[in-house]
Amino acid sequence: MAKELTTRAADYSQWYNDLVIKGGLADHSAVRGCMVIKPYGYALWENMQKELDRMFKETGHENAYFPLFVPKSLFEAEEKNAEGFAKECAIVTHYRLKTDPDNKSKLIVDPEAKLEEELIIRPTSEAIIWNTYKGWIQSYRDLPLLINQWANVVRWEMRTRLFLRTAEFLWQEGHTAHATKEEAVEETKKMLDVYATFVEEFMAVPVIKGVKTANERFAGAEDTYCIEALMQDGKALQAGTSHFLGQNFAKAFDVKFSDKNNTLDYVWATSWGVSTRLIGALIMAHSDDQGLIMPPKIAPVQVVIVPVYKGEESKPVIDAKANEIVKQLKALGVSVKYDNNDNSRPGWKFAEYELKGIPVRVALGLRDIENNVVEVARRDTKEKNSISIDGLAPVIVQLLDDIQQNIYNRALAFRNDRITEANSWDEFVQLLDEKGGFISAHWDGTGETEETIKEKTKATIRCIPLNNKHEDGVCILSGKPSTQRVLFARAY
RNA sequence: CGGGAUGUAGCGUAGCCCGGUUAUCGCGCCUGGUUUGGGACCAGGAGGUCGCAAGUUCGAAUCUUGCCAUCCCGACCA
Repeated sequence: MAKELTTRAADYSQWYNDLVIKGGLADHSAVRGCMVIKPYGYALWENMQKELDRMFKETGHENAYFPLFVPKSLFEAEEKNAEGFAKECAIVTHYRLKTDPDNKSKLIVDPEAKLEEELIIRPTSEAIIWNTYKGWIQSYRDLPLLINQWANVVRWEMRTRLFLRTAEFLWQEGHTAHATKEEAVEETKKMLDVYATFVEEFMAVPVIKGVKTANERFAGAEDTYCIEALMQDGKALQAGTSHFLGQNFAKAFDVKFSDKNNTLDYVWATSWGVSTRLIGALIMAHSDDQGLIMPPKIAPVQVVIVPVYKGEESKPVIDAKANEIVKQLKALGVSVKYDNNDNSRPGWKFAEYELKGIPVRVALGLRDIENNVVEVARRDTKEKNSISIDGLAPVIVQLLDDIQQNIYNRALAFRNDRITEANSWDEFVQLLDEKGGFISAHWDGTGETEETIKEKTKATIRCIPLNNKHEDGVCILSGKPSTQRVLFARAY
């Protein structure tokens, strides 16, 4: 009956899987590498979408929707991008099934129904979108073009993990076109800021903004900016990316505009995205051995009220009082669930809602009503307090705020404690193995050195932090001169 | 995609090596009752293509082969 959770110390990966499945966020499906997002997990995603969507619109973007299928000829137009994704594409080759003549209960692919041109299932939508933009953009008056789409994409991953890396996942992808390079770069950075703000303020996960090295850059981009977060096992996780695409896609898809002087030029592009992977980040940044811990600002349910009955006659009294509290909380915009299901007892509910990470639990029994109080328990610290029913709702609103702050501060302290400088190779390797987290070290700037470090240690350069301080030093591996430190980590 | 492991009711499992009645147990579920401040108790009951498919055999959860899915390690990956 008790849902036993693996502890983080015993097996971190298993702990994560347990939380996702037993916490009711998602399930495995019959399709390799694909998950079913369950209502509780999807409600979380919807709350994330709602805030992000609002932020995109505030920064001038509009939503649109482009097809799932990309004709192969379009897909291959931007060579670097196509090459980067080629190994993980799902491809549609036929458009019809027919009854197997040898077995009437089976269907087979109809060999007569082969497509003239294969369709690629989008691993990302640059190709189909830039092909479309060609028809939308003629003049500088059509710019900037600021479009976002919420969609699913497919990347045929060999090794998958719920939320962190699945063959199909949900995301948003912004695709913008601009008249000048400066404006496109500004857009790239602006959207990175939007992501950082969202992840820090709503998900309560601190991030480091930075730029990727050439090796780690998005295929087809000039620059890839990213936000990097740190998980409790000391591994880094890329939480979002924003790309400055230069004129690469404009040239590949021949998207030109005339400026005020009637001279033709290719437009400048950006693209940026975050995915359901963020849910994985959320889980691994905050949760504990008792279960999930949801940040109040995006929690599917912020408050749960559990009645503690004592005899039949107590039910109507408690229900009435609870419903009063529900009404007051709702009036202040708090999402609240009153669980008066009599099939499970209070203790069971307490454990269940802790597993699900609901930020605040209110327990209410006759004893409390006599004293005009309720028992309020916060998920992040498990602290319990008796609080007066008079003026309870505003107190809970404040508490939700405190919890949001507290889990952010906790994650921030953890993260900051795990950004360590290494000044020698031995120190670097030792830190990676014994402490984990981000290691700030000098690097000679070459792809070869980066590659060698990765081979030796599995650590990659997560990013070159924005506004990085410049200082002279020598590369941790090659000993060659370096002008700044970069952040290394083992990563998801 | 390579190596290893796993798959028996919603969940966790026994049985498998050494083939042989009606597939074990706990939780959950249903009915009734007693209960309710940290995963309640009593009584009765329902629930199974033993992952899927072929093969060996008089007989397969058990042996063989193929396939599917999951987990771990590796390669790969924005």
